[in-house]
Amino acid sequence: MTPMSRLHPPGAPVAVLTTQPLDRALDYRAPPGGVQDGAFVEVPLGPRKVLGVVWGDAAGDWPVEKLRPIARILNVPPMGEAFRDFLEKSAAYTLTPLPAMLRLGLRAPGLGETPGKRRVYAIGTGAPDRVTPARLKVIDVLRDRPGDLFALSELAGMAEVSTSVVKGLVASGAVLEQDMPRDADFPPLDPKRPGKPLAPDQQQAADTLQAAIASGGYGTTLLKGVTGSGKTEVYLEAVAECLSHGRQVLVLLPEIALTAEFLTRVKARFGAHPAEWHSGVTQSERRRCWAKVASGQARLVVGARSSLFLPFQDLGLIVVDEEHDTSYKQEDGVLYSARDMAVLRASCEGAQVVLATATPSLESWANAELGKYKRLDLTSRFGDAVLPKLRTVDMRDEDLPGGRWVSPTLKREIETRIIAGEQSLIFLNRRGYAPVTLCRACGQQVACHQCDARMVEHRFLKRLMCHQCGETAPMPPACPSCGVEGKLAAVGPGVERMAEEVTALFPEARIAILSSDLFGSARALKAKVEEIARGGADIIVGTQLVAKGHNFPHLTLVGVIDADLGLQGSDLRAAERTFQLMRQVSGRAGRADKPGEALLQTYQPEHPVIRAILSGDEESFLREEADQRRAAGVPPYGRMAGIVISDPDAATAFDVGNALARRSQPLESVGAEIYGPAPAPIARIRGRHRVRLLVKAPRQAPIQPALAAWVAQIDLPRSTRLSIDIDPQSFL
DNA sequence: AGCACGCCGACT
DNA sequence: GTCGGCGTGCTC
Repeated sequence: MTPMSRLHPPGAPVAVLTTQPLDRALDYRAPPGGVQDGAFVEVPLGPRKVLGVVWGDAAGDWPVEKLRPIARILNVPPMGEAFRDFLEKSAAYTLTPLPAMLRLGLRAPGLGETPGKRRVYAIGTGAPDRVTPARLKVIDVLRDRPGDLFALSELAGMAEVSTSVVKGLVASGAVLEQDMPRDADFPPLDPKRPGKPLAPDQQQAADTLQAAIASGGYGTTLLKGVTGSGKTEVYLEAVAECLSHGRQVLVLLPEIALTAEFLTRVKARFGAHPAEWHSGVTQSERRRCWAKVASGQARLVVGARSSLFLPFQDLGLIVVDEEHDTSYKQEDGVLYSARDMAVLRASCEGAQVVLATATPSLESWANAELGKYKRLDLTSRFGDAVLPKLRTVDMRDEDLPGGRWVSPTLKREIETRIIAGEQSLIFLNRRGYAPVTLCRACGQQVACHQCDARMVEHRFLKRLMCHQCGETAPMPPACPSCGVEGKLAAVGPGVERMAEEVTALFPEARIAILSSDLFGSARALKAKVEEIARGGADIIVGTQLVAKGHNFPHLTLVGVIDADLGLQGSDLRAAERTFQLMRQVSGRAGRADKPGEALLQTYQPEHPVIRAILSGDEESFLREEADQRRAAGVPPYGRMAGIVISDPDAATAFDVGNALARRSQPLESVGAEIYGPAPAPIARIRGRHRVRLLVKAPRQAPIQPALAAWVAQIDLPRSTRLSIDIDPQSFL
């Protein structure tokens, strides 16, 4: 429990939470003039000075005479009580040490520096006196992101050149060097501007959300609407309401590629761009965003999951768009679900949450059923468009040679669209050329030498890539296992191979590929998407990427190459994910005035999930899924935690796993069961062997303290790492 | 995370 | 004798 914010008199012992990897706060003396709880400070730690936040009274377990004084109070508004409360609760929930949690909230560059003198670099008007390859790289980076301001080392780093190249360009005027005076204010947003006219069901939903915001307290609403039903317009009305109450708003998006379109809509609605926070934002922009959020000047932030840890002064609304999206789960470092943390932060801040989606996650759906969340449904599709007609193509009846994946039925449908001047989308959720590279001489698959994952051939890059660790290697001329040359064969389809097949089938057609690894930047991707949307392609071959909210008005046919992909394996969420993905992808078709159609190629058309997708009866699918999960006692009707133990030595990792399994008492006492140890889904990543245990507990069990007591029984060898994932996404 | 301390092997 | 390798442990 966070104490009330208090002023500590000069010399008083206070606790200071730093971002150092300790497991608790350290005690210091308040500086002359005293210090307030939540103040951002600089403290001496050993020979260094580090950043920290004043965290209430001193623990008192360190001799008072050994306490060192706080060196300096930063010229930043103190961290609010609600935010401190959130950090403590999220640390306890995710079993993360509080300093690691604080580090997420201090990810602003140059926080300790006095504001003012920061040299930034942007595109200039002059032409370089001489054009060299290195100089071109710098210009490319700047052209790619007009209006962005870069720090010198950042710009040089992104262009992969030395800083002297940038300085050379400054001399000729091709690059502009500026001293950023102070962090400039964000332009004001005008919530009074009229929005788009709303349909009756949209208006009703908007009214309900506005009333919730006007109430001034916490609440969560699941806003469900099919693709094209205008969810964004509805929640923008909630944003307007919150802004006019003078409170701050955070809109979370699952994918950076979606921010550009959203920024345009915010500008159209409120007359200016909001603040932006994600990994693609430059350091100087990040600093500005953090500072202006802390001062309360930035009213609306659009961001990725890490923006949940910005120091809002008075947060009134968090929108989680595409709430079902699995990328909201942070899978390395601090493990958290941004959707759940958004709800937690809102409850600490007295804010409203809007979870917007066309295909709710089972967790959110169940919470709405239980009455913990309110639920609003948008039923009418915007304009004249209707949901696409869905049907399966039974692949057992199709006459298809080996190494081909486009069925004759699908081929005929595509032909029809090309003649009509309409677009078709071929969907396959597999990047690269082929998922498996097999040696026909020895039968071995080519695997990553650091991970137990297959190397995937990327023919565009002319390389093999490990989708686990990102390692790439040139295509080997001979089999790495047996050394025989010319026997390596690509097995199975990837998008690149699909594009090849489609090109062979339709040599006259214009074909575009959309896959995340084919675009260097979000802007390059956005340009491609816009070109396609204008009609710049007849056939689009794409991965998951196309499912995420891009609009293609000329698209009338979606062909799903392998609707069975997600159904394989024993992952409990496989059915849910397949359902969501198929729904999202098929929803791409027929957005404008032309009716759409979706064809699902499948070998098991009688599978309950496939039938549920076809029937369009989402509620009965969710109810069915919920019943099965309830019977199995798994989330959201039970609690789970995944424990991964990793070590360079496989036996050491297993020893630790077995020792934990044996000492099960702390978990048994809360009714939890332990499964494993077993090799983790990917048994080796970057040279570390991974062993996993799963813990399953009843819904109400106090699982976090039990887990903490359980792992505390074991002294880990120094080379061993242990991570606990509360509510894991995949539990194979 | 840094950074010092300290305990063993190859040199001036 | 002493320089320096990086395992171990501490920082209020």
